[in-house]
Amino acid sequence: MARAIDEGLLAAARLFAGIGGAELHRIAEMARLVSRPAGGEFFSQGDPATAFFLLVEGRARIVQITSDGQQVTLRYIAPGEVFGAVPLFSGGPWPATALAVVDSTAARWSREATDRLTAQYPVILANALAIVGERVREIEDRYRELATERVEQRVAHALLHLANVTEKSPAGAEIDFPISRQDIAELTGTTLHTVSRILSAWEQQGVIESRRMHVRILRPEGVRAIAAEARPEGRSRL
Amino acid sequence: MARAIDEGLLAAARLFAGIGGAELHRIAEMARLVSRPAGGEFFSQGDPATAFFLLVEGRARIVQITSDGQQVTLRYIAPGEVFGAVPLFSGGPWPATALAVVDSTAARWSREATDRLTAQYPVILANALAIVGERVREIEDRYRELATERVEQRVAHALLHLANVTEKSPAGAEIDFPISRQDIAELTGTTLHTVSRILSAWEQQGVIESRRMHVRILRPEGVRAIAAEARPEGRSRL
DNA sequence: TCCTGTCATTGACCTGGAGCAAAGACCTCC
DNA sequence: GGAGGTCTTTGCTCCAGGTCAATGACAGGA
Repeated sequence: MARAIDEGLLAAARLFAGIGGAELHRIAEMARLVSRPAGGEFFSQGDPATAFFLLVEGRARIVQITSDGQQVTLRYIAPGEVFGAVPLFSGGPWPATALAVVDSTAARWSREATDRLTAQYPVILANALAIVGERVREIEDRYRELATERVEQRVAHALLHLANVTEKSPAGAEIDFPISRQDIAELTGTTLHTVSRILSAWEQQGVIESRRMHVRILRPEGVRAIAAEARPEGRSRL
Repeated sequence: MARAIDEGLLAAARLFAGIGGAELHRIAEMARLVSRPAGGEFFSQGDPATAFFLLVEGRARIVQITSDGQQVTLRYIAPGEVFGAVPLFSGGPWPATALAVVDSTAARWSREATDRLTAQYPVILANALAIVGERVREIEDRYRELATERVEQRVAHALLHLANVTEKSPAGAEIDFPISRQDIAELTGTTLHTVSRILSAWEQQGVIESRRMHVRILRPEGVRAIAAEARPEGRSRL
């Protein structure tokens, strides 16, 4: 709590793009650092939205819980990313819960601080709009995936995304935080059993390697091929 | 094209909330009216994003087309709603296609006009942020539905939404634009066959009434009950 | 070292809904 | 009023993946 916020992180954050060092210092002073142990909550679905957060260290996941107790993971948050900001701008309570995946620390700006922030630095509004717009696009893509692709492809996409595999990642990459089969299932809209079967098969083929709570991609192009696989036949273009 | 834009519509639009009559007039002058016949496109997935739109009259739907030709409907647009704005703020080409469902007219602000608009009336940025935030919430809800609910419940939700049925709608309501089984299927992530079967069953039960390209909800509480139905058994809260 | 709780694997079974096919209903335009 | 196009319905089949059940593998604490 007493520690200072790393202003380098703020400088790199997209939300504060275009803001200089001196101002960043004042912005940092308006925030409060909050830490949560693995499994702890930064905020909880249904509670009134009183602040927004920027993850400083660790990893968080945003989860919706349905009325019958199923969990759906909307996104994972890496350091430097903003979360919990939407209801501050569009009103309403928090539509989801933010869970610390590992011991994590976030900077927290209260609603009042946010109001001052956007009044003093209007560029933040524009940056926020770009970020939220980007999020619309991501979730729309996930939606399309869920509507049109099979589980295996969705899991492949999720792994590539979580392991930060890009076009030019030559060698493999490991997901750098602990993740269970159940977690992957909640992220891809399936069950841990199906995830387990899929990962076992891939491990047989040698495209991934996995142990308890860990997944490593050995052959990214193999996983990418699975992600791109078309559905068998038929389905004639209309 | 030569017609003037209805400033009453702009005044009611959420995007221009907080802007007075005189300014609205100038804003209206910066737009151009574009009309499309039923089935026509306002913009097309993959094209560079050069403007944003506000639907003046008619109805539009935003559709993504997958590489293998399947269509996924992201949302329907009613008069007064903004569409196509996201890529103007976060960059990139249009991620989807906007189709006129019936003969429709929209006001179109070019990218340059948009820049002037947000510079002169910063409140538009804040309004846009609220709108886009709202959209994040909506699509996240749809995502959760798709991940956790059965087809029947998703169709029920979709009909209630399309027919504008709210808590206090006593009598039935009709979807006030033509919509096929295929359209409903693309909106709910299923096939026209399944939609047809479901609607037939509901018609038997007397909760809806339907003809070619039309659906009317007779007993909203009946449809709402279906939408809320829990999955049979098991699924013990973990 | 054992004990307990969490996570993972795998087999067997079942089902919601997709895929396929064919026929019917409606609409519009000659 | 017939012909052709677009929607819709409905029966049948099949399978991806959910559900159920049981066992196994680790990890951390006492």
